[in-house]
Amino acid sequence: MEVLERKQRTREQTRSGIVSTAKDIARREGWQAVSIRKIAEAIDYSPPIVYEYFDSKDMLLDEIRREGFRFLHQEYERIDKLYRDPEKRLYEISMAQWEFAMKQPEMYQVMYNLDGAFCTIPVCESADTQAVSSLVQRLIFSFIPKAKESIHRLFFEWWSISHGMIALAMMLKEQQTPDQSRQIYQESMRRFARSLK
Amino acid sequence: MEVLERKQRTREQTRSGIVSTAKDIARREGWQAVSIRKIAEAIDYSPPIVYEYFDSKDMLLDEIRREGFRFLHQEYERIDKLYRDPEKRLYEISMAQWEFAMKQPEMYQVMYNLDGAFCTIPVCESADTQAVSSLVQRLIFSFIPKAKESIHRLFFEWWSISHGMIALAMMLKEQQTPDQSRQIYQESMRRFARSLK
DNA sequence: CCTGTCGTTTAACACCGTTAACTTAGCCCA
DNA sequence: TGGGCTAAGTTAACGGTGTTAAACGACAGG
Repeated sequence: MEVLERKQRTREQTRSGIVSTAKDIARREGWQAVSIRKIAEAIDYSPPIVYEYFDSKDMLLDEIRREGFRFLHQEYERIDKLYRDPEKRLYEISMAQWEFAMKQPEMYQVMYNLDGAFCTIPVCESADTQAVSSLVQRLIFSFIPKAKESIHRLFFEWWSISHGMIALAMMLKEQQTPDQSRQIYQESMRRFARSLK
Repeated sequence: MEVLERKQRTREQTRSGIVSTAKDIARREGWQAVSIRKIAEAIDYSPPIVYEYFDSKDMLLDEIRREGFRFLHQEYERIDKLYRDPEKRLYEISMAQWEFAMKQPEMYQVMYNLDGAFCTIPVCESADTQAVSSLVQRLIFSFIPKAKESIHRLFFEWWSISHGMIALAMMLKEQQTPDQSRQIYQESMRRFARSLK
């Protein structure tokens, strides 16, 4: 029994070792440099072992991506409980998204198939992505109780501004300092949240 | 002499054949499916021939990307001559960007390293990209004559909204019809242009 | 006829994702 | 103790990738 438990535990350790090794390589060398063979070597196993934990490289990337959306969801829920003013909530959620993208760019890249990260599994079919979407949509609804259609529209606008600025800030990080980008982002998101009142 | 000229001409034909074959494959199967060998087979040559025209796959992608920015630049100049009202100009330029991304998604993908397209050469160092940027910045300046810093900021905002909506519309094309996305884009860009007055 | 150049191909290197087949170690039971 | 079974992990292979060195063939000039 306890033997089986220990086995179970080390299995999970190996699994998360694969995930964190993949992220490590991606962070240092970019997603195009992440290979099953390199991951296997880093965790001191032969390549086929990786397939005992993930059906394919695609599935591994999808797992990492879902982990990213799960993290965001938790952050958003934390913020939702922390503040009462919807405007403040939306602003803080926007800033959490920015912070996340800047601190874990390799995560953001795999979530949106950016810069060499490529996962063929559709992003929006995952429950974790849906959870994030509907949380933000509920938040928008909470201070603009309009029809579903309008809410969806506002959500798409919010998501576009946020994602657009993050993606471009990453692209332009040599031409425009993170501070500059951050300031523009900050003000834009504040303006958007204010405009909803 | 004329022999050399003819040779030159067929050389350019082969070169553009490589480029258009790459785009063809990318359009049909995605950028991750574009390989030197596949291109070579399509133009009835052996793989090393491709290297007589492009130093590397990276350079080939960069060429295609620059072609994209060159096309946009031409479109923007055409629009600039066509209309006198800055607000109308900016709106039409925005719509041209949308139309371009929807009609040639494989171009837009390689320009922004989206969905499996990956070119390591920095986007913003190319003269063609700079030309597009400064054209739009001049346009913004033309009806908001502010300091360089402010213009740059407004340009970044415009670019972010446009790119964000295009990227997300591509990603969500199963959940949100192109018509819906287009309408939101249209109204957002109109609002942005109006807000500058 | 020999030589050299030019356009092109073949063959190779080192990598990739993925899978079938093999080995090896540990354990149960006769 | 020995034999067979199971599970874990490896090796080796397949077909693919970008890239390059070497070889090949045709054609021109001396």
